[in-house]
Amino acid sequence: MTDQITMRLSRSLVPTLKETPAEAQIASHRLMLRAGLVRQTASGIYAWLPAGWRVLQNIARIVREEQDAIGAQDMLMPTIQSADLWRTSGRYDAYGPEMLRLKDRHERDLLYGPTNEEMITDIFRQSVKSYRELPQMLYHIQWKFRDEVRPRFGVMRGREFLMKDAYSFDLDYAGAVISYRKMMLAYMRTFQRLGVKAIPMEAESGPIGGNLSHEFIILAPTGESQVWYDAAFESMDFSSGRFSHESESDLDRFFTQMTTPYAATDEKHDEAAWAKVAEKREGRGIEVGHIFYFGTKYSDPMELRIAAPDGTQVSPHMGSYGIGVSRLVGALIEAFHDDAGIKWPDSVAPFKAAILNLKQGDAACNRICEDLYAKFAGHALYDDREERAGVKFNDADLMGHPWQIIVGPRGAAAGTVELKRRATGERQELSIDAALARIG
RNA sequence: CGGGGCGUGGCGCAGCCUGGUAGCGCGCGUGUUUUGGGUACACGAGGCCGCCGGUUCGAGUCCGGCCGCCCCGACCA
Repeated sequence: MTDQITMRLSRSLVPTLKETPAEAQIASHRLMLRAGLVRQTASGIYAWLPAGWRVLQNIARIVREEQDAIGAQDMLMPTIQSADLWRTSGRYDAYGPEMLRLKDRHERDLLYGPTNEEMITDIFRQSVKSYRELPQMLYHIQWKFRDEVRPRFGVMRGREFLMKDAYSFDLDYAGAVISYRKMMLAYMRTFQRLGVKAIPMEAESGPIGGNLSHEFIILAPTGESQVWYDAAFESMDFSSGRFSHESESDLDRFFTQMTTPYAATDEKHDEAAWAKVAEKREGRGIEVGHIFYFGTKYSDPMELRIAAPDGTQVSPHMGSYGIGVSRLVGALIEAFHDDAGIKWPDSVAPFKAAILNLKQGDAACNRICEDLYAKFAGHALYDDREERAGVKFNDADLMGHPWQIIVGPRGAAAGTVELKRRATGERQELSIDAALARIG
């Protein structure tokens, strides 16, 4: 997404910190601050610096591609909404202090949207009139605001956050179930591409009932809640092709596979059912997504009516599907880090590789680094600072680039570089071409 | 929202109890040094001590109010 931009560290705003700012408690928050990804501008509100912004965009790109793949339509709704719209569903009064309420110069009530069900329902009803136009799924990736009483954990529980919200419209319950399953498939593919193990766990479905509400939990040792699950989840593969979102029987097979093995957070944990699980796994988890079917909760009161095949007017069955995009940045770091810093999965890393020039000014080192830098065309960060080798090693480990290409005078003379894989710590001495080939 | 705590150069902190010329480490600048895991030395720049008011000859320090931020809990994507 940011392919054209190249970066030389000496002239980049990537302010790494040797010491941890006092406010940061958990690992991801500390590391995001130390690696120069974000800066807090107010309680629970963050500015995304260049490297952090690249990560956020990488995650958003993958989310978007998988939403598109199941036929959801990308759009963008505003952050500021009118209170009147929310009065039509009754939620303006129901929502409570988490909703940030504003007034414009004419004293009209506005709000900074915490979610968009009312808005999408309103937009949809203005132009969709017939069952022939269903089903449809729409989504957007937008900043939202919830005035949390107590923001914490950095970006994982901020007040302003980037969220993917999708909404489905179907003629009836049976159709809504298909949309729901498609979305679950898209989610599993999304998390797989992000490099994490995510498990759908049944969640409170509210007054609607049924089993159509799932939370997606990423496994991370420092997660916020305790989770119990069947080891069967560990070997599942959702690469496209294994299940078609266009085949009802595939979706059925997929949904059964996802929801049959045991998986629960502490809220829904059932000791009796757990006792029957053959291969038990326990761990900590972070919720990064939530999908649910809510029927006609909005279409009814907001009078979204559609002509059914028999000519009657019916309220479409809806569902909504969220992924916490900015929260995922923190969650991924919780899942992938060590004492030295972040260990980005390849798919979301701000840069594929860092080029470490261990002897700035040395003719051979400079030449090799410049050459590599040009060849990466935007995918590598070149540490061209006048710093000691140790500083560069430490910062590279901190920032978590999947690969480090270490260029020092020793190897330069022989035409070799050292390639380090951040995730495993494995290093090897290679020719420049071999190193490039290895990184791909 | 209940409970606790903190605001002092960019970052981490001391100083406040017991008022008297604002300090330390890191970072930053210059020079020398070092040259494959945060090198060493020297010199230097940088602070309305969160804000407003009060007490006092004198306030970073004492008193009052306000603002901001963090932690535990309840709550939450």
